[in-house]
Amino acid sequence: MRITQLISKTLREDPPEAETASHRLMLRAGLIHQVAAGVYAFMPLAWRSVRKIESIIREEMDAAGSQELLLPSLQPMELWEQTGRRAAFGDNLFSLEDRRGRSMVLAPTHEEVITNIARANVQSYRDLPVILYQIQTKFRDELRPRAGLVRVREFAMKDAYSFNADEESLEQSYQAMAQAYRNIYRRCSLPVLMAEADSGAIGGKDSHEFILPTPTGEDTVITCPSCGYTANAEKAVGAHAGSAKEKPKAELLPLSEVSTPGVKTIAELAEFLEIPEAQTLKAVFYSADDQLVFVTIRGDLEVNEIKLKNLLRCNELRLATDEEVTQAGLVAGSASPIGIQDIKRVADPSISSGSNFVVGANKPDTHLRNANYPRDFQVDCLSDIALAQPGDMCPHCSARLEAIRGVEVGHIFKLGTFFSETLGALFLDQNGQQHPMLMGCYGIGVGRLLAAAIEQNHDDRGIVFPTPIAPYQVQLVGLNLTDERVKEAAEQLYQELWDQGIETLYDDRTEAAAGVKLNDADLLGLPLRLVVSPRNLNNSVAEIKGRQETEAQLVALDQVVAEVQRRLSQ
RNA sequence: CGGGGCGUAGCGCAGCCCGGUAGCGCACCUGCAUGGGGUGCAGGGGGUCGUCAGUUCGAAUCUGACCGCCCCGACCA
Repeated sequence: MRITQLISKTLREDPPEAETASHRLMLRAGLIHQVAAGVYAFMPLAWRSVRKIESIIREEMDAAGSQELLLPSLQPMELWEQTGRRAAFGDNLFSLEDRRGRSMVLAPTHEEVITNIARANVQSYRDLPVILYQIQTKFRDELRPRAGLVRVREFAMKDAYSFNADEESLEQSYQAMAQAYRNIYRRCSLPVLMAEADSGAIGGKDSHEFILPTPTGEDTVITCPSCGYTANAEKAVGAHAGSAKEKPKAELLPLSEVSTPGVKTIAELAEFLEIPEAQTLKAVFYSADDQLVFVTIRGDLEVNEIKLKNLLRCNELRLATDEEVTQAGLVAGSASPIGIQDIKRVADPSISSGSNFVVGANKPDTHLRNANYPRDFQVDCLSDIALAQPGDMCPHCSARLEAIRGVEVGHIFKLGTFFSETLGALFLDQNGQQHPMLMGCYGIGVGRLLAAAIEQNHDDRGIVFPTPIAPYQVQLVGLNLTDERVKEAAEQLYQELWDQGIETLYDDRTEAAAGVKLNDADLLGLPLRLVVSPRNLNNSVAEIKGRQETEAQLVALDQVVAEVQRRLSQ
C-alpha cells in the first residue's frame, strides 16, 4: 500500500476530546472516524488490524473445538420477553418497529437465538457437547459511550456458546475457552489478568473476566500479591480491617442519645465524636424495583450495589430519592436501623464486627451511642454486601489486597440452565431422561481488543503495534523522492518486499518533509521502519529500525529483504 | 437521568458581552525554493455560523424551543 493512495490523514495535534491513549492515537493516526456517540467507522488501516485480530480469534476458537456460524442481529422482541431479558437490559436494548408495527430488537447478544438453534438441532446426549461461535456486530444503547473504542454502542464481538450434558463437560468447555482466551491475549501482546467476576442476576455459577491493567480502565479488580487471588471489585470478598477476629467484643453498654447538631455524614460524625469511622454504622437507602430498602453497613465500608442487586434479585436498583426517604418517615443524616419495621432491612455482617456502635436516632441532629446487633435491632437479611477495598485481607491467605484499574477484554460465564429451561432446549440422556442443556457463554470484544492493545503498547511518539496485529509489518520511507535514484531504489524495495509476502506500507509522498514522514511512521507504529535516502544510497545501504529501537541499522541494499524476514520471524 | 462544557471551513479555535463585509492556525490546491525529525516564501479554493422560530431596517452575535457532541457520576451478560 502506498500512503499517497491511503484515504486517511494523520493529525499533527492531539484531538482534545480524547482522554485515553488509545482513543487519542487512533484518531491521530487516522485509524477510526466517529459517526455518532459510541459509533465509529474503522478506516482501512484499523480494519486490517481488526481482521488480523479476528483471524487470531478464529484460529484459537477452531483449535478449541468450536464452530463458527452467523446469526441475525434483527430479532423479534417476543424472544426477549420470553426470557425476561427485555426488562433486564432495559433501556440498553435498541428496539424498533417493522412496517407492520412488530417490535424488533437489534441484538445486544445472542443467547436467545442460539438456544433456539440448539433446541432445534440437539435431541440426544450424543449430540453434545457442542460449542458454537460468531463474530458479529452487537448493539447496546449504552448510557455513556466513552474512551473511543472501549465503550461503544455498536461493536464487533466474538461470542461463543457451549452446550453440555453435565457439569463435568461444562467445566471442560469452560476451561477450553479460558485457555483459548489466554492464547489470544498472548498473541496480541496483552498481559491480562483473569479475575473472578459477578455472573449477573440471571443464573450462572462461575464467571471470569479478563482484565488488561491500565490506569484509564473503567473496571477495578482486587488482587492478592501473595496468593494470586484476583476478582472484580464487584465480586471480591475481603476481610475488612478491624473486623471481629481482630477485636474481642467489648462489654455491651446501654443505649444513650447524643446531640449531634448539623452532623450528616459519617465523616462528620466520626470527627464530631472523635471516634473512628469503623465505630459507626451507616444507613443507605435504595429503591429496588420501586421498593424501599434500608441497608445498614459499618461506617467505614461502602455498599457493593452489585452484591445487593443479586441478593435482592431485582432488575433496577438505585439510591432512593430524598422524597422517598422522607416519605418513609426516615431522617436522612440521622437514620437509624433501630425501630424500623415496615421497610425491608438488609445488613452487612460487618455490623457485628464490633460493638457499641454509633448510629442515627431517627431524630434530626441526634445519634445513639452503644448500638449493638442483634440486641437493639433486627434485619430481614444479613449478607455480605460490602465493597472489597485495598488493604482488606485476602480471603485465602490473609495478605493485604490491592486494587488495580483495567479494561475488561473478555468475559466467560457458566450460564447453567436458565436459557435452556426457559426456551425448552432439552436433550435425552443415556437413560432416556429429559434434561435442559447446561450452557456457557464466552465473549470477547474485537474493537475493544484493538483499543486495549494500543492502550498497552504505545509510547510518547505513537503506537507500538504488536507484530501479529499490525496493519502492515513494514513502513518503507523514501526520503527526497524527487531524487530519481532514491525513488528507483525505494520502488524496487517495495516490489521485492511484497514479492516475498511482506506486508509493506510505502510512504511515497514526494512533497512531505523528512520530519513529517518519520513522525508519521512513529505515530502509526508498524514494527519495522525502512529508510531509503540519498545519504544511504551513496553507500548502497538502507536503514532498518524496529519501532522501539533507538539506533537504526544499516544494511546493504541487496540484503534488506533478508534482514526484514529475519527480524519478523524472531 | 443528575452535574459541567461545547456546536463558526475536513480538524483545532477566535469573533458573540457591545447586532452592520466571517477570521486565524493546521490540512488542501498552484508555483518556486528546501531535502534526515512536523522546512520557507508567494498566490489560491473552501463556511446554510447545529436546527427551527422570534426580536430588529439588519442576527454568528440578542431571546426561546429543539437537536447533537464531549467530560464527571449513575449504568454495563
